[in-house]
Amino acid sequence: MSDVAKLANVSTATVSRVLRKPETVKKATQEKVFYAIQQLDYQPNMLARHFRTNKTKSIMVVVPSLTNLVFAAMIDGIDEVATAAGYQVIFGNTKQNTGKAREYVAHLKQKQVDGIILMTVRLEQEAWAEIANRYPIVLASDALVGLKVPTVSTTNIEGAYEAVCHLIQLGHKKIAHVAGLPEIAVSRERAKGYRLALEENGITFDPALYLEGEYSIEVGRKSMKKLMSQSPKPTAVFFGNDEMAIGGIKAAKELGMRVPEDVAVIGFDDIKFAEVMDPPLTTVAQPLHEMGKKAMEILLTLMNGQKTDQDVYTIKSEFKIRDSCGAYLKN
Amino acid sequence: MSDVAKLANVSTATVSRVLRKPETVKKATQEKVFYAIQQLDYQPNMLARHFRTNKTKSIMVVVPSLTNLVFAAMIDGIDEVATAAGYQVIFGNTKQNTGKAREYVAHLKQKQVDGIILMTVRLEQEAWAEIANRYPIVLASDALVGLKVPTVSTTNIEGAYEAVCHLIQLGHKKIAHVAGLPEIAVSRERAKGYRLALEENGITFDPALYLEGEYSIEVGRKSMKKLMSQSPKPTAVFFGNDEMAIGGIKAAKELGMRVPEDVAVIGFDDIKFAEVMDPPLTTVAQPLHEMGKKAMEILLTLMNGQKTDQDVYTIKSEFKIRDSCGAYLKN
DNA sequence: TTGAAAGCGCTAACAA
DNA sequence: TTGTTAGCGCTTTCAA
Repeated sequence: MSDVAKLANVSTATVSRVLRKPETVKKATQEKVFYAIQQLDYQPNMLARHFRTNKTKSIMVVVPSLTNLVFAAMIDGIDEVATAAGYQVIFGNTKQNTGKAREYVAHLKQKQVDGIILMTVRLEQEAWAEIANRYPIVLASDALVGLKVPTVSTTNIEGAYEAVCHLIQLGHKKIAHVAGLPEIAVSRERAKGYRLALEENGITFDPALYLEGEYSIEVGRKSMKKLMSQSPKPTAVFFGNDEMAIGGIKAAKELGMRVPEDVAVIGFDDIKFAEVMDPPLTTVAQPLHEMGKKAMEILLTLMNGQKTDQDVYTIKSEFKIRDSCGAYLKN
Repeated sequence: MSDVAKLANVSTATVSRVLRKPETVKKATQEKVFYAIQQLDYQPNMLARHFRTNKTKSIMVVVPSLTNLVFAAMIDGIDEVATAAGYQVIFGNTKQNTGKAREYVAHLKQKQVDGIILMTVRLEQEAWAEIANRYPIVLASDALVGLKVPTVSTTNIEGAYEAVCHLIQLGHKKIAHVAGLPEIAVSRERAKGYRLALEENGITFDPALYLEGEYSIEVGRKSMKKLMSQSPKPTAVFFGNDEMAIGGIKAAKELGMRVPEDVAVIGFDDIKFAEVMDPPLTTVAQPLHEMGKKAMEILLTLMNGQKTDQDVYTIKSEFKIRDSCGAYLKN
């Protein structure tokens, strides 16, 4: 930088100004400086800038897994807004490890990132609330019920409710639900929507038709087999997410059952493979990209020192009827 | 830090030493310092450290898309090694935009990251080679043929060759290939393996059975429809990746064709949805996680100032025969 | 084994 | 509109 200043016959302060607040510098001086910058192929040392300004212009996204299309789609939305605002996105992969997430908060304290978007919470809710009080934090997807942490989520309860009501309208009485792990708020909400739908339609909840497990193809597969080995068997299964549902359909076929004729299936998420499944998967679509964008927008206002006007931002899910639920069979 | 020093009755230099090279400090002093750190809940300012040491302990991964399971799996491997070595992983999403990638190199020059792993190259090969000469860069997945840039890849040619030979052994003569975009080295290599297999088996290459397009479900779908609207139709299609193959199977079904009876299909990658497809997709499995790990390991040696002993590290692909190719029909 | 002190490259308050 | 100057928090050399 001092080389540039020397070559342009100005002070380093002026070079800095040209770079950061060009409007405060005379046009002619600007040109001299830019010329010198070009001549020397000068690259500002960002580390010095970050150190000096005590900001890094980067945020961290904490995810439980990278190979999950739901998080990937959300990160895509985050990245879009972050890039536009000049922020870098850094990864924090918890790999289902609760302690890891707290470790990442250290980055915040150590000034390595200006803010954090959490896509998973798990336990220790109060600790998070306290941290959110001191640093810019936004929750996406998962939620901290009742605590004042800005959160972006979709209509999990309503979405699940709508899906299960749809099955009931199609004549199903024995509807199973394979829920995600109860530590995850999203799992609890979808299960709540499921129970609500049963209740409002006068169907009593049957614990034998309610399973829990990790959101994965494998768990969906095993759950379907378990359900079908019982008696009475369900005639429809609402899975907590699409991966599970895809595993469930696979299992049904392995058992020689037809979907939706022998068992109707509905998922949640609408990942890109849902539509190309055979049968195409009926599912509750999460507006993942939008949710990611919104989360980043909120984080930006937070990092800007402003308060958010709400704590929970909910973006509507959309119920997508395809073939796996059997709606098109009846026609 | 000076607070810690004061409380522990030592100099800031000693505090720094305790943190960075504890073996150079007397045990008793160490304890005093640790006690003070704990008392004050001191968090070292990483920005200052980075500035001072001129290193950030972070690397950037440049990907063309986040919602692609292939890259996600590779990043997972990268992250594993990076985390173990104390490095952060930062994202660079090019979104198919060639210029974007070069922009990310500025981060390297500006000291924002210590190294870069590129998962996509596209054109301007010489420029990259030159940059790789000055900074730690590793290519993963894609390749710069003939240039001295450390690269991790899989056996694309051999894998494709094996897949197509398999189809030939099953009796197919009219085998189509839907290749990825030719700008991508991986696409060219797989296409090369395809042509090699035809050639060695005395089948003349038919341009009508060779299509190109983006690696996506939609392109796979359209390509299959295009191929089936021609005459003569292929009896087997080797797709450049799994997403395309999944789209292709979908299209075949939409056309009322059976897979593999009416048309055999093979993909490339072995993403997690390949196995649960109906029929399960025969594919060439890329050791993505391993490739990611290897790429990061190489980058670590590069950032360590050492030279690499080879330029290209190839990790073997594995041909996975499932149902979509029809091998199990013949039995 | 420890302390004193310089300085990394930049920004911003203040002065001119 | 521009220059002077102090200093961000840390590491590291040199001296004790």
